[in-house]
Amino acid sequence: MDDVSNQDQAIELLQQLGLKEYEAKSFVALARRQRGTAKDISETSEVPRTRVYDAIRVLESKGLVETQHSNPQVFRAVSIDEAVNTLQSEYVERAESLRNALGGLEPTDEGESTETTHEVWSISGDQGITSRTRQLIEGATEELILVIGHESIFTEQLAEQLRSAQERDVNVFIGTVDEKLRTTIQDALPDTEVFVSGLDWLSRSPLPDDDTEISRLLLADREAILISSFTETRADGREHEQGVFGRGFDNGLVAITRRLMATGLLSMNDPETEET
Amino acid sequence: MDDVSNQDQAIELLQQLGLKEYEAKSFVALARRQRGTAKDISETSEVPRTRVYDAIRVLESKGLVETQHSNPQVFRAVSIDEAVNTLQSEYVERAESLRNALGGLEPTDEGESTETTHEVWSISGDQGITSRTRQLIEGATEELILVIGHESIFTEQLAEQLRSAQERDVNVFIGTVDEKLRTTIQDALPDTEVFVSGLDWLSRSPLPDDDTEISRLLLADREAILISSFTETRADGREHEQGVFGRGFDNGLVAITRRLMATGLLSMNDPETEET
DNA sequence: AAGTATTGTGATTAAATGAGTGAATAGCTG
DNA sequence: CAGCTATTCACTCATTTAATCACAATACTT
Repeated sequence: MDDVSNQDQAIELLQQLGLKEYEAKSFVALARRQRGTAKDISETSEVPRTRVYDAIRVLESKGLVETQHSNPQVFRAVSIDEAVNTLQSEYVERAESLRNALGGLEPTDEGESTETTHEVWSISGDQGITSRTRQLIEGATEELILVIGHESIFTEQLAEQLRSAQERDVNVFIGTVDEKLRTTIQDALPDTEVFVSGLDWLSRSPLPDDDTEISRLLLADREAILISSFTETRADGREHEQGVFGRGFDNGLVAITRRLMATGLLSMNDPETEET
Repeated sequence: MDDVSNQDQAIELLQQLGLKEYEAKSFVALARRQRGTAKDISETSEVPRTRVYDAIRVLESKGLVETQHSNPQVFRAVSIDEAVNTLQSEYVERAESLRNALGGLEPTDEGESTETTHEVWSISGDQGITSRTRQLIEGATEELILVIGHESIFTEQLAEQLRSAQERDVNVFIGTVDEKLRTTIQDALPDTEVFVSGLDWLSRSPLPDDDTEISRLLLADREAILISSFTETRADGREHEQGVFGRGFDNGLVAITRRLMATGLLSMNDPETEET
């Protein structure tokens, strides 16, 4: 974790938090040298000197920088904690206002009614998928079957949710792709049945050019499922999690998954039937 | 609080939270009708139909919307709480990363040393000023004299900070511009001496074209001060709080303020000397 | 005191991003 | 297959942001 990458990361994060490039660079430059003139900042930040003044003014109005009106002017960054708290509370406040504004919206009466079965929704992004997973776990009343295809999926939060489901008398079964992961999870959830899924194609795709990796597979009360996978195929190289989510006992996708899951469970209890 | 304004506000807030205009409008449209096609969204949101798809894709990747890949596609917004939490946690996470990145910066060794007295810093914006006020109050060991020029300044948080200072045996004096405000504050802080400042020019400027209003005036341990004011003069009409902050017993600004404050206090205890 | 370097402000240009529009493609319905 | 709708893609226009320049104001040097 060298300093250069830290600096660049800080600049990037500041921009994501709403600052412009010059503002972010100026702030980082100032943050690491306590105080400085426009010239100083310009030199350590690559920001044109003549633009430092604008940037600082914005930073000042956001409460991140203080100015000494001498000649030359001297600028100073507030402490890191203060800066982060300021930025953070700004967003938390906005989020709170948003909650109110959205809550106060009167719904349009149109388009409410559609049959609630046979639906398949696609979601993407780790956030949304994790959130939907939680919802399904919390909503389950009888049974949860969860297959975890990658260790990164199994977080402490997830374990917590599963424990809480068990306390509501939901039967929880957890499948994994290999023995190593199985042990890890069994340790975290001693009261749960954790098995290595008999479904070989889960871990290694039978297709040649398939760099998709199953990341989770959840069946809740045998009537709602969620399947998600990682794909490498992205322009920027980063992995992206995509998923589908289906509900309804007679939903085709749910039905198929139910079968597959049952097979995976069976094969574990009764190896002879593996090729069913 | 009618619906239209709520909707506009929600759109604006979503944009401030990083969404583009189309994304914000599409989301709000979806949020109020539970589910809908691109056409539906376009109609209730003023977003060109052909661009709804882009917007939704972004929303989906942020975990705010789910897609049903039928024809036509049907989109659905996640619950309001879920959406807000998702957005909020996104920013909280970023802020946390920022804290690490900034904390890991190695300081440049230049420009550290300057004399620590005689300094006057200017700050602007409610946030920064409130934050600096808090710092001064928390750092005081002996005495705090605070004059409050506008009721909006006196928040529960501020009262809390003052109470906590008193528990550390700091002498707290609070001045106000009129009797009404005095009563309010006295009620909130029964153990504090709250007086109406004898300084007339605080409440109404002796100058003609002066629409500046003193908002707070703080003297901490007689060696650090903070003065802030509201100015109406802004292009967009909104009020803006500006302030100065000085430290050092021999700092000229601090010295003058110390005198003024003492006068204000004196005149209260001893009305005869009011015109000193 | 005059000349030179430095500092701050404003105007101007160039590049990037986002909003808005229409054409082309794909898919469905009868 | 014809005619419709839904979807994607590419392009223009407007706005925003980055970058450069010219100049006025201020300090510093000799």
